[in-house]
Amino acid sequence: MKWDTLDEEQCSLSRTVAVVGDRWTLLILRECFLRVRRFEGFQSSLQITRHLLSERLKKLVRFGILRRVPYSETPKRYEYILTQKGLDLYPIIMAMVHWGDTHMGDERGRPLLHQHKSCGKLFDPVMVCSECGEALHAKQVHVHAGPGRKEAVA
Amino acid sequence: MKWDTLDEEQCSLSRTVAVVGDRWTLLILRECFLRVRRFEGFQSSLQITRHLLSERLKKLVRFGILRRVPYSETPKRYEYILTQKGLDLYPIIMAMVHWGDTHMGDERGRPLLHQHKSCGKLFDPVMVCSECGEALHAKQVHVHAGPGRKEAVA
DNA sequence: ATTCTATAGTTCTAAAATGGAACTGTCAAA
DNA sequence: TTTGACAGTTCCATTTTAGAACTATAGAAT
Repeated sequence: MKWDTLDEEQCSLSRTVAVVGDRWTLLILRECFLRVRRFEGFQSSLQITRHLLSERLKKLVRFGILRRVPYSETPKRYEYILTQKGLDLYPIIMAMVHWGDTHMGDERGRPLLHQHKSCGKLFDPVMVCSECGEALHAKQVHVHAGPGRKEAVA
Repeated sequence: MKWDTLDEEQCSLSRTVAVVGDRWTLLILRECFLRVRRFEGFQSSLQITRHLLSERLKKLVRFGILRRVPYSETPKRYEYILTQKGLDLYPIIMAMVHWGDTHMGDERGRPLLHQHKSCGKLFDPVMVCSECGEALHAKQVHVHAGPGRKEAVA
């Protein structure tokens, strides 16, 4: 597999995996959603090597997930802010958190609770069908080839 | 970071990342949801090296995502079937597919279309609040420490 | 009886990615 | 003038991955 062209494959999952399909990137995004924005912030909370952090941040900027915004002129300092494209990754992160809560929990209970500002309640994220609103399950879904492809590959 | 103990961290995202946070594992899971079950099936559709495929399948079995089920006695042959724990990864995969459709598409349109058997329509997956049913957005969510942790870490 | 094919791996070596630690450069504050 | 915060870069050892060949079992073909 040539990972450098994975984002051009005829498969939306591959294209997403090309961007966020590694451990550090997912953990960095977690920090972004927890409002971490600066190099030192990521580095100290993740214990990632500075070299890799630098690389991953560049990649996320390159793909338009983060914007590198100056917050000080002298010395030049930047912070990394989620773009809309980055904010749209939220369902992926939440789906992963929820799966972890459900299947990888320990006796102490879940590490974090999520409260929905709109309704005020603690909630779990649920994936539903955009058309009928019912909760989605793998076995209830048929896959068809779309215009961007001939055979089915998810 | 010691990746071998990532699944014991006080963070549900880390625990999930420990299991599915690499490229090959995500692509293997895509194939599982497309009904691929056998070693040769994965190998030929993914072009993954046999060595890595073998390792990843073992890991998925170890974590209870796949079950190794014999389908022939002589010679001994096995296939890999998603467990319920594995089927529950569907929202993660669908969230990634949908993000790819939205943000990484090209002019030809999306590679695959999904039809919901219950309502019969082509749909997109939407993540909603379990309590009020409203679509979730990162900025509408407050994070609190839960029983399994002292500080917030997603 | 011997070769061919299918399936499900394992083994080997070279190349690439990662970890860990130290180093660079700019500026502010003590 | 020295120290510390910040945002990186450089270097080398270790780990992971890619690519290809090899092993093993058994049924089917010659």
